Amino acid sequence: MPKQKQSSDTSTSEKPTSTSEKPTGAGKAAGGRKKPPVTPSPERRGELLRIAADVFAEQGYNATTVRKIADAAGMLAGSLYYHFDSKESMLEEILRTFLTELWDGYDSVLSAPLGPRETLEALVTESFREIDRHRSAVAIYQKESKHLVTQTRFEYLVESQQRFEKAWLTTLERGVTDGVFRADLDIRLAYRFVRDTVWVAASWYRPGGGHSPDEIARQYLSMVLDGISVRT
Amino acid sequence: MPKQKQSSDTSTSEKPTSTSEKPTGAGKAAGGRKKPPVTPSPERRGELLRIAADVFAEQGYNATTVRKIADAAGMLAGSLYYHFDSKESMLEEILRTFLTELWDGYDSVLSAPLGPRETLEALVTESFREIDRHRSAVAIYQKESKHLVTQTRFEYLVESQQRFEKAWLTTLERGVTDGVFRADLDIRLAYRFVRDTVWVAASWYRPGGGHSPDEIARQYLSMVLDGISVRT
DNA sequence: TAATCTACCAAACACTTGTTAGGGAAGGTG
DNA sequence: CACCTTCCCTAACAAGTGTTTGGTAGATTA
Repeated sequence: MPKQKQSSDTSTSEKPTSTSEKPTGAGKAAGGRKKPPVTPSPERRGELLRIAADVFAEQGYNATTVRKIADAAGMLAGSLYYHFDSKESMLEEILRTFLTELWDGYDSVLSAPLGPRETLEALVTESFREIDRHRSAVAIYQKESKHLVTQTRFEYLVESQQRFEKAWLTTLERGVTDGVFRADLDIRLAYRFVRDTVWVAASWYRPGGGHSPDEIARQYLSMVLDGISVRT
Repeated sequence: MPKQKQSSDTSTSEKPTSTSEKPTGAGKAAGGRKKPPVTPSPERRGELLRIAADVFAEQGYNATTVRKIADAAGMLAGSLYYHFDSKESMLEEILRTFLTELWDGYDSVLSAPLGPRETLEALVTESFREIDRHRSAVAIYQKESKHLVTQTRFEYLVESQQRFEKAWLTTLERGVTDGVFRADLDIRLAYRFVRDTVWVAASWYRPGGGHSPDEIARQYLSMVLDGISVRT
């Protein structure tokens, strides 16, 4: 079955909106970025992004129409374009904001003089705190990142993934070398194991649900480090 | 455009005979189920469902157009409706087939006279085998089930989830009672922990990638049961 | 040979999608 | 007051969506 692709070209899809090209060229000389000639307040932007993130997380990005977002924000679809360039740019800003804050936390952990076990504990705890803070963004990231990484616009997702993997693998390898982590395990499997167990929690975690992020982190660490079976 | 021009005569102005007119007037008084009056072969259906499942898993259900599915199958969009009622019914059949086979395996495990630890091991192993067999369906299930359960058409997903949770919680509780699982852990957290560690593997697992399902199951069980840290 | 069945194509339909353009109300500032 | 800025609305557009309808080539059967 020869699959024949027509001109869909999933990467770098530039809209063929040929006709009217913004002749009001005054203002920002910031490269080719298309930007509205007005200045919406960052506070309102943030508010709308939080609303959009919730809808994206709940319904999925593609299933979310701009009219649904506008509905949740109490306005009409077209009004969103006073604040944002496009639906996709909302998604980008949501994920970028999340990843920026995530790496703020991770970097401070990784630069601290900790042993491998303490580093792992700190990373896991930090992750649950980020889930607590950016639960919608995490849910979106998990569902959509896989097919976003092919687009050049979301290249920073790939970069983040690579840094992420490197940080975790290094920590695990140090632990094996130091004799605090078991040497008989496939280290890449262990990495995916730890990574996934942490982040999928975003799919069921609800803030204010009895367990604090630190409490959940402690329990998860207990299971990951010592297992669920009784020691004999 | 996969247009294989046959381009034969295309006879002009061939009036349809007045004899054969609208065979759709047949019965189907009750029910209201819209069904094609033809009988497509189950083999072809299965083939197309496998193709559709792959596209759904890769691009997401909502981002997948029927034209993409048809493209992957080497036909045109409308032709799919000879085999299926709708795009949604394809999704339903994919998930239902998967869950049916999954519970075939689970039920035979659960009805066996095994201790809690052996039951857990068998369930995990069985799960990885199902991931190996229905990797696309599992990926779809994980991404889409959360917002499908609200539709009455997919009620069986809720039922399956409840059986699933009950089976796992019962096994874990038996283990605690029998003293083979730790009693100091939140059992619902442990359930989600085990559940997630298993099923998220579908997002990265590729058949024929060095590890067999049973091998992955063994490693995962080793981590879940005994942890990744060295026992002191 | 004619009738029938299977599996597809070709072309359209009604609707939804993201996005744009112009306008206007509210509130501050000179 | 006039003027500007901020923020949203009304109303549309073009492309893409799932789906329907009618037709037909090719194999199978009568």
